[in-house]
Amino acid sequence: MDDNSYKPSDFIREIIKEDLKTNRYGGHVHTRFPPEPNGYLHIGHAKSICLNFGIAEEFKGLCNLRFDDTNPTKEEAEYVESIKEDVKWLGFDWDGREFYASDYFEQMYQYAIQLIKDGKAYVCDLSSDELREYRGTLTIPGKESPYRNRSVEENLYLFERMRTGEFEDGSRTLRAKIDMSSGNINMRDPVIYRILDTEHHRTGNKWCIYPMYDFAHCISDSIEKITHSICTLEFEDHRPLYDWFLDQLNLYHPRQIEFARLNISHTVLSKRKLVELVEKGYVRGWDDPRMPTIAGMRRRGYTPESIRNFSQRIGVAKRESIVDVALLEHCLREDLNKRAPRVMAVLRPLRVVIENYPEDLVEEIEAINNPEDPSMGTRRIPFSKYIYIEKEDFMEHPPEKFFRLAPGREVRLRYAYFIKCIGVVKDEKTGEVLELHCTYDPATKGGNAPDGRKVKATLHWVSAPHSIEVEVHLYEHLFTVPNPGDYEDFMAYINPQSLQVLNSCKVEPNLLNAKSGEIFQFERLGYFCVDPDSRNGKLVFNRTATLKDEWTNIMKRQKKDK
RNA sequence: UGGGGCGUAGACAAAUGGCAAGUCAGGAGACUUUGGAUCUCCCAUUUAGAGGUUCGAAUCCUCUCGCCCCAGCCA
Repeated sequence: MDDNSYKPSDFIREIIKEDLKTNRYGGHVHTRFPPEPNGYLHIGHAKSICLNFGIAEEFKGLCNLRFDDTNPTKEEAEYVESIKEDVKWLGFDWDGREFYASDYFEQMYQYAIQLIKDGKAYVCDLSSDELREYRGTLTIPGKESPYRNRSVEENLYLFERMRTGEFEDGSRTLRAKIDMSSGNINMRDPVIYRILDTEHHRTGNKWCIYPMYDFAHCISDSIEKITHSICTLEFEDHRPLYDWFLDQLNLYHPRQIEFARLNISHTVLSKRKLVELVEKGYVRGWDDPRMPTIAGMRRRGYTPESIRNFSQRIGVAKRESIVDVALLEHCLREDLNKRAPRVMAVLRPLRVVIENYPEDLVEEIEAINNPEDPSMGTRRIPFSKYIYIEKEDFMEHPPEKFFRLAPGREVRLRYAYFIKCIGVVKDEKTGEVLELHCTYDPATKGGNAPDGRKVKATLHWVSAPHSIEVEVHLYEHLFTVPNPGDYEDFMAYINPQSLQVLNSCKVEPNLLNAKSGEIFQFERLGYFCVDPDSRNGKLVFNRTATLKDEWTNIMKRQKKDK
């Protein structure tokens, strides 16, 4: 799928290879991606998706998409659709194996009855507060429920009545009878069914009791004949329970393997924090291009390939870590560099009059669409006496190492001519540079001087009368600190500059019919994609990523030295 | 302080008793009609620490230290 030769190797793949060698699962590999449909997918989920689907592909196995929909108070059908869209967009295909934990509710109910019959589960009348008290603490063992030793008959009768809706929400639970003194709190007679008289997005009002995760997940895996059930580290403590249910029920037994979830610098990935960003209006929604959600990244201009490549390069391990967002951006640039057509755009226009260029002449200049890929061809760009260049490409008093335009200095206009600055028009009061006067050398057409003289800089430009005015959204990291998740008041570290809207940017006329989602490289500036909010007559571009830029590094260093 | 995990460079991450990979970031240079891309070089005498076993230890043993997770009728 990805055309790089990097072969992932990690402890999970090692385990699978070993299981294949020992024929533990009959030579099959079958994974699953099990999202709860209660929110939008983010880059952390992408890691899991790439892991599960990727492993299935590599080992010629299968990966199911299974919605873990056991809590109707939190889940909605809307999320199911967005999750499917995101997984598909990332380039993975569950090939019709779209399952739901709720598909197995009846079967789970029967397994619960079996547990009761075997004396391994009981109906408990403790309230949630009492349950908490009886559970004990990290250092103090729990106490056994007074209902723990009800007869099988009574348990069966009561559980039946829980199902038929005779009891109030929360008034009773079905609990596994394990060990109240276990050091692992999950084993202290965990709840396996709770009463929740709530409509479910798929089963409607058929049920008023719903299984808990620990019970539902292992059984779902077992029913689907999953071989390797890959989940995140916080479920490590649950593995003994996972194993216990399947052992007691004597069911086909997949192997649960835990890995460290993804963290990325300068952003947050926890559901709670992401919700807060949206609800408090710090971003414009779940698909705001600053969000680390799949939808946000898609709108920002990320490609599925770049995300998949990133997932591969960060590896899989049990050590908790924060991946530098620069690695993600690197993967993005690497992909976009190969595929994005180049185009010229000026974000902060500075008008330039070319004094010795004929007033009415318009030349069509040929430009290469992508130097990385000659098959993408060339295009023509109009050139005239009046052009715009980038404000920051001119300095009246240039510091050392600033190679661009300055009074008396000659530079190249990309694909066009050498120009020399001969005059600066400034606002008398503010001193702001309003306009530049230059001359051009007709002999340098195309960008080379026949006499062999060199210039130190090449500037991008657009012809003023032919340019299109567009809006551009510049994005920076959402947070100013690398690890906002470490702070309870993480909102205090939001980057006030994370969005900057520029309204009078000028782009070359070839962009007139650019379509939503199309990605371009604005030469020397970065990658930009057309936002879906673009309207006729007003294109909106999102800056997907900046280009790496030696000059900004130089400035940063100088700042630091001071 | 009960239970479960994890400590390799600024950030990821390999190495499975035999010369501490690779990537990102950073630095130096070459090249360049994008200060982009590309190319070259540099960036861990040492694997949280201390002991021990061994011809040989990131890897095995012992102890110590640090970090993360668990007390939802959430997943």
